[in-house]
Amino acid sequence: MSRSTFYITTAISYPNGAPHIGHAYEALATDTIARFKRLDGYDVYFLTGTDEHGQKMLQTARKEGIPVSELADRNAGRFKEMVAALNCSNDDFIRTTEKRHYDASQAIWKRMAESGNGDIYKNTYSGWYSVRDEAYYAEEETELRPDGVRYGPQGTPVEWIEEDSYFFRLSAYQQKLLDLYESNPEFIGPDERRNEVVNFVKGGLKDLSVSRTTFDWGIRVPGDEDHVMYVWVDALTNYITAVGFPDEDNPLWRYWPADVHIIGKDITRFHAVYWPAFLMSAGIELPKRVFGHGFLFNRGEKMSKSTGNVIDPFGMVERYGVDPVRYFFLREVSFGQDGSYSHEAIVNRINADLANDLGNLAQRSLSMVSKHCEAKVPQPGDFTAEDREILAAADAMLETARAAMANFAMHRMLEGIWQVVADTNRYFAAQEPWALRKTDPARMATVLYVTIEAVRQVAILIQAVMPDSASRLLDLLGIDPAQRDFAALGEAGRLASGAALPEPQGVFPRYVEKDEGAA
RNA sequence: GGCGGAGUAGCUCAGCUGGUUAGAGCAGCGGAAUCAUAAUCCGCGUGUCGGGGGUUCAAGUCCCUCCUCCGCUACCA
Repeated sequence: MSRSTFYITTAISYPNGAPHIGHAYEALATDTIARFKRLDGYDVYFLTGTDEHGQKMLQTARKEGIPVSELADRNAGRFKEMVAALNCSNDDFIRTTEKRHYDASQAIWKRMAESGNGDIYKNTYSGWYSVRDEAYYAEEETELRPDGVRYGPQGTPVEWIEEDSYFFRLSAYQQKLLDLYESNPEFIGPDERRNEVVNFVKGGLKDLSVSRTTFDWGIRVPGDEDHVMYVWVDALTNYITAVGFPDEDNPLWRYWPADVHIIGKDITRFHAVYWPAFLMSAGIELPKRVFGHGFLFNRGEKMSKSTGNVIDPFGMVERYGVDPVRYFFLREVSFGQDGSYSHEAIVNRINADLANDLGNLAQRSLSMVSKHCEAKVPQPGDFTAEDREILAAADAMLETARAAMANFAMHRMLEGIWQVVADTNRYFAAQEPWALRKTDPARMATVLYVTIEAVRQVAILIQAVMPDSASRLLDLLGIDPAQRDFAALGEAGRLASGAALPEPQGVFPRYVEKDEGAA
C-alpha cells in the first residue's frame, strides 16, 4: 500500500538581490509543514527554488556590469545557501533557467494555445509600463510628477510601450474561477485573502498580456522567436516542471496536483487567479490549496534598505542559532498574519520557552534519572490520577497539532505543545520528586518516568520545527531513530523502563547578551 | 469612492451563534521551594472592552453613527 502523497512548495524567489528575512520565513515555515507531514507518515515532496527571468534581472546585471546568467548563478547560489542554513529539507531546488523548465513552460504554453477555446491570441498592446513592477497601467493610474517623470500607482517610473503581445483569454475564466472558489472554500487561505480574490474576480477579468518583445531574458514563445513569455507564466510553471511535466510518466508526477503552495500574501492573485486559469486552459489538474503568509516587520517597521533595518537571515541564524530562529518565527507570528520581530522578542522566546520551560524541564528530570535511577529509564509503579492526567495531556498533543496544522497554524500547534510543557513543570513541582527520593524512591521513579515520557512526546512533535535540537533531546532519552515519527506518539511508543540513558546535557541554552565591546 | 478586516490589561492577543464577578501568555510585584540551564511553583490586574446613541430582562458579543489604522479594489480624469 502506498502512502498518501503531499506536495508542498514555496514561491520561487526572485534573485535580483540577496535573500532577506521574508524569504527565510517562507522557507522555514514551509519546511516545517513538510517535516510535519513526513513525520505523520506522508510521502512528501517539498520544492523551492528561484525565478530568474525578467527585465529586473537584466537591469540589475547591467548595473553590476556582469552577464545576467552570472548574476542568476551567483544569487541562486545564495538562495540555496540560505535554504541550507535554515536546515530546510527540500527535495529539489528548481531554477527557471534550467532546460527542464524551458521544456515544461513551452509545453504548457502550447497546451493553452491549442486548447479548444484558443486561449492564446496575438494582439497589440500599448500603455504605460513599469519595468520595476513588470506591469502595464492605465494612464489614469499614473501621474506626471514635478520631476518630469511619470509614475505608476506603486510609485515606480513608467514608460510608454507599444508592442505586439500574446494574450491569454483570462476573461473566459471568470465564472470557472468563481465556481472553483465556491466549491473549494479552502482553495485560498487565509480567509481574508480569499475574500479579496473573490472580490477581484467578481469585478471582472481582462485578458492578460502574456508575452514581451522588449527584452529577451526569458523563455521563448513556441513558434515566435521575437517573444518571451510573461514572467508569471514562466514562474508559476515551475511547480509542475519539478515533478516532471510534461512527462506524466515521470515517477514524480504522482505528486501533482500540489497539496499547497505557500506564498507571500502579495502574490496571492497570481496563484489564486492566473495559475488555476492557466492550468484549466492547459487541461491540467489544479493545486488543492494556496496559502498566503504575512509580512515580517522589524520592530513594527517595514524593512527597507533606506532605514537600514534589513536583517540578513544568515546573520540571524549565526547569532541565535537555526532552531531558535525557526521556533521564534513560528511561535511568535500567527501564520497568515503579519508579524514583527526584535532582538528582545527573540531573546525572550529563547530564554522563556526554550531554555526555561522545555530545556530546564528536560534537564531537571533527566539529571535526577541520571543520578538516582542508575541512568536508566525508571520503572514506574501504579499511575495516580495526576500521572494519568499528564500522560493523557501528552497523548492528546498529536490530535491538537494535526488540527492546527490542517490550517498551517504552526503557532497554535506550538501553543498546544507548550501548554503540556507547562503542565508537566507544574506536575513536577507538585510531586516533588527530590523529596520523594528520601521518602518513597519508587514513587519518585514513577514521577520521573511520567515526566520524561511527556518530554519524549514533546521532542517528537517539535522535530518539525527544530529538527536538530529535537533529535538531540531524543538522543538523551535513548530513543531509537526508527521510533521518532508520529506513529511512536501516545501509548504505542512509551519509554521502555531499564533502557540506558546517556549523560544529560543542555539542549536549549539561554541566550546571554554579549558585551557590546566584543562586536 | 466601494468591499473587507481591525481597534479588549504595559506588550502580544483569546473571547463561537448576546447571559454568572471580561480571560491567556509575556513583562512587573510579593512569596515558596531548591531536583534543575538563578531555571520552577504559588499569589497579585479598580482594564471607560476606540467614542456616542439604540435594541434587550441582559451587549465586548446585535443595530445605527462617528473616529483611527490596515488590506483589496475602483475612480474622479
